Amino acid sequence: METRELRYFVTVAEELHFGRAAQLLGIAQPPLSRTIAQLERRLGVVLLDRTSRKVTLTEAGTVLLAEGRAILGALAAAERRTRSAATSPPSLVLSAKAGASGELLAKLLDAYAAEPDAVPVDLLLFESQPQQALADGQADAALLHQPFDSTAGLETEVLATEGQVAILPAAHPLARRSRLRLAEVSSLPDLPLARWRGPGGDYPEGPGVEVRNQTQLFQLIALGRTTVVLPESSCVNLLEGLVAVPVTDAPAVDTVIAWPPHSRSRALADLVRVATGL
Amino acid sequence: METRELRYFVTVAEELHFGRAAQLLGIAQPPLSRTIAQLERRLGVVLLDRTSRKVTLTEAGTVLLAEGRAILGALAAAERRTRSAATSPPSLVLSAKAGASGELLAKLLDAYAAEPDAVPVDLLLFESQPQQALADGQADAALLHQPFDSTAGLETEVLATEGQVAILPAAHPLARRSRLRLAEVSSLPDLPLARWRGPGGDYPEGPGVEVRNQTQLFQLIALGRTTVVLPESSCVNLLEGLVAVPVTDAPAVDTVIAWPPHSRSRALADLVRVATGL
DNA sequence: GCACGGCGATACCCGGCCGGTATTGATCGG
DNA sequence: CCGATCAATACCGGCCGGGTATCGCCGTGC
Repeated sequence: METRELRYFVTVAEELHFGRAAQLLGIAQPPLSRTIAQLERRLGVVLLDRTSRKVTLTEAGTVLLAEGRAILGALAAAERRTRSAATSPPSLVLSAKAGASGELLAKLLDAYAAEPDAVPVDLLLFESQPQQALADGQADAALLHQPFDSTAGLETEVLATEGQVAILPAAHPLARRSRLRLAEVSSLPDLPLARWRGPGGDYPEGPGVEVRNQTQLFQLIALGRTTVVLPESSCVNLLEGLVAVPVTDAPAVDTVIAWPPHSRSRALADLVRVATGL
Repeated sequence: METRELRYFVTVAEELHFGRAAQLLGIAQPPLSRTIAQLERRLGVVLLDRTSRKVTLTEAGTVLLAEGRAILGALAAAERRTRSAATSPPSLVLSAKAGASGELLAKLLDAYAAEPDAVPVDLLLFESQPQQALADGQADAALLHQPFDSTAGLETEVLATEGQVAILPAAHPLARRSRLRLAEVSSLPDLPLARWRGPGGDYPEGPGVEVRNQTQLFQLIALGRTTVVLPESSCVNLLEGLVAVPVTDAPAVDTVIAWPPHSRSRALADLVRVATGL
């Protein structure tokens, strides 16, 4: 299976439309049709059911789409890592969520910088999905929060475990409680839980406002429009008018350091060692 | 980066010899040289230092070799999984080490077979490295032993934890002890620890006999030629003349069920759920 | 020290595949 | 029943991947 074939197939499978896919790929439609047909012939498998009006994925096509996306990501990552291994003096890129794990991150960077063979560490802060930067080779390591972030295909070490708290407007009746249960916060008709953007950039269905970042979120909570359940450490500096109440039965959140397998540079190994020793 | 280029590069990087690599690839040497040169030009990176007498990997080449191996494995796995998704009725292939986790395996298979939507489960038993079968798509899940087997790039759930025991000939002085420390068994001049075959099919350096499988190993121990430290469950039916003594400070061994990321079939999810519930 | 041999690079040619344009054929909507 | 839409087919041209022949470099052995 050639990369070109895979790239073509993934594009068609995502668009479910040969014409648009060809346009995205910058080629004409006939060679695209032909390449997909050739791929199917070589695999001995039908990947797409096409009528002249609609294209749908077969079972096998669904499998290849998922695998193919991962492989294309891995290819991009391999190129990037190869290039950076050749050109720059060694350095590390650490990916994390903006606003999360602040203190841990600071301690980690300080402790690592004190290492004898420390290399410069660049930070890459995302609103969400910091593990994407690992998959496509932009970053060498990431701080993730289990079970929120997917660690599929990564090696991980747990750095810290913490409980979760509900963030409520100070005026809300529940804000005076010393602890809450998940069922109590998740079913407030006046304060529906906020909805975060999912992996595809879309929001899950349901009530509650759509939220993009923490600043926006806290403001909306202060305005009494929503509420949220977060790891304790995410709210060290709480806005006035907001209250954090522990949610006793919310799942514990593990902060983990994650890195791609097969990636075993000296610098990364040092960083992981320092992190686990914190 | 095309798969052809990657396949060529990985072969050259493993052989460190253009002529042999070309022969392995079934092409002539000049097109191979040209393709590698073209890959280097496109990446803007020197991958191999070559004199007319010796070929060596650069730093960047080492990175690309590791990444490339993984990607080629993923490609093979994707093909295999795509094909099997199309042809056969759904079934699961479970990979494990022959002779290990016997009881757990039996319980798992029984419990899964009792599931309402259970599909047939095929077993793939290896002497070692059962996770290889996951990497190249031969298996859907594997039973692994941490920290012995590499779970890099896999999703895992811990199923059981157990201590380790030393297997000694009954006649040996240490065999009468009720427990041992790692240092005591690892430095016996008369009974050096056996050496297992490593990932590349080669043996680590050192004294001690080279061992390929458990039958052979137990026989050699009975003959007083070697000894070994193993998880408790690996020796339920011990040969006469052999004694198992707990090694108190040996690291605990986790039996985990592992599966490739992105692989989320209903059947696999059921199997994992059943396994963790055992 | 020189000749030989091994090995990667270069030069050059050929055929197949990749991509383009033009057209067909099938299907759904009005 | 007609037209619009969209994938498949037909056919052509240029590039690229593979082959053979040869060169140039370097280490080895007489």
